[in-house]
Amino acid sequence: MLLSHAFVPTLKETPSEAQIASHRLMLRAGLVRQTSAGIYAWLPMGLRVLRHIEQIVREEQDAIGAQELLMPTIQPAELWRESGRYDDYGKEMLRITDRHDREMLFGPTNEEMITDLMRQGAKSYRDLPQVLYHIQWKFRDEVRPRFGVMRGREFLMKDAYSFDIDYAGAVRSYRQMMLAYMRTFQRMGLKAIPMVADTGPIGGDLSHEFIILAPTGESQVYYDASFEEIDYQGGGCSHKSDEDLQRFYDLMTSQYATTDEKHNLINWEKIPADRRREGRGIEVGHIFYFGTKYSKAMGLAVAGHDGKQLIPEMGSYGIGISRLVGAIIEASHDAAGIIWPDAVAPYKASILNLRVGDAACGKICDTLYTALRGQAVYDDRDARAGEKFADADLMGLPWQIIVGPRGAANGVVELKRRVTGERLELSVDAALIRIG
RNA sequence: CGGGGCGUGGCGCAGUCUGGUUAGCGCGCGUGUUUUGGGUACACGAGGCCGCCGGUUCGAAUCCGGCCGCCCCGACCA
Repeated sequence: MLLSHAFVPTLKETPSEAQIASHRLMLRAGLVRQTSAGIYAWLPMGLRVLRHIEQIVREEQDAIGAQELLMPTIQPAELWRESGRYDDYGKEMLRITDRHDREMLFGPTNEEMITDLMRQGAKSYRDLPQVLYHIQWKFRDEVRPRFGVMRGREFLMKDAYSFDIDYAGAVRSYRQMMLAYMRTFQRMGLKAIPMVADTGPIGGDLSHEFIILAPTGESQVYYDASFEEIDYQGGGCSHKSDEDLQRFYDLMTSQYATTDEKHNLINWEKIPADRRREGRGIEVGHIFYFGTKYSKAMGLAVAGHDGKQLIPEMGSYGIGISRLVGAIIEASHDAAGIIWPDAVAPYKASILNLRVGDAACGKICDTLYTALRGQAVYDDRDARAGEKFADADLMGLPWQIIVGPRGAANGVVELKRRVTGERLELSVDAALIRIG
């Protein structure tokens, strides 16, 4: 992307409405613009991040055999009347009337709709288990939207739904999903901790929140540092093996991890002091098992082995995709700007031409830009070096390739790693290899 | 939904209490010169229905009434 032609409206000053770091930086780096309270337009740079996060989530969902579909944003009120939630949901639900006076709503979640689809399609135990997910915009008319994209009214969410013929199957689906979540967050460069969540009226222990750590998080959390050392991607952690799943689940649930409401000093102090971690956390995902709540209410039943009808056991599993963009920035920024983890960065590198018009600089930049094929932002603007440095740090791409007249004459560029600030003088080829 | 605050060029603000030439400042933007490795300097310039509607007044950004929008704290949530 040529910065001279790109719509990346960076701001030197912070709009007054933005209070927290991620919100300020998203506005300043030209990622989003607010259009109403809690509703944002995603500008080109921000959209790329959103897409990258979405893609990692998609790949990890697919990897455990979940199937993607896409349900509409607008839903008929009748479905929600069937589950009883039309009246229960309250003012958070955005209700809409169409021209025929039909009652509609902008979906805050999709349990009813997916249950409806499943009852149309699944007739026998042979049709189960099924895990379906979609990545779709949701709307919850929060009383008080805040923190930019982290607490918006309109938000992009991955929500998955599992259907199993019995409790054991539901538990298996639940654990597979938990594994997928840990892999997902790890791939994004995040430290995510699963914590037992309140299950509400359903009870049981099958509900976990996934919290990532950031200084400005909404709640205080405590956990055992050993969470940070686990590799979820490797072998011995297959979602297909019940033994692996059991071992994984035991590992997740045996270590201390809790929010301050459930913090227990006695158990906390059993952990060796050097492994105690505490900090602020942001919830980025939530999974829970809810049994037959919707299947029963909405008449989803399939024929069992014995020919009798059985009511499938369900679970649902959310990841706040748009929230993650803000959450990642909360967890990864400094005074100068965003520090994107490689996996979700909008581009790999910024190429800074410090002397536009200089033949040697131009030639090297062109070479770099071509070699990086769509993975770089080329700052070819006719602007001062200082402005380019400031914007590059603000945008936070993992690498900066600084091309100035001094080095260019000798075929040398400077490679800066955003996260460490470390700089190296290298040949063009060596820099490209380094970036990978 | 309770409490508080704010709406003035793209962004940040002053001016409002105490009504009165042409509504100001910094940044950004445009042109020129200058500078050339961390937002350079100078000059010139463009850009405003002072959130909206109504009222008071000879006269309203400023006073009064209503409405709308946005932010912050709390209760609530992916």
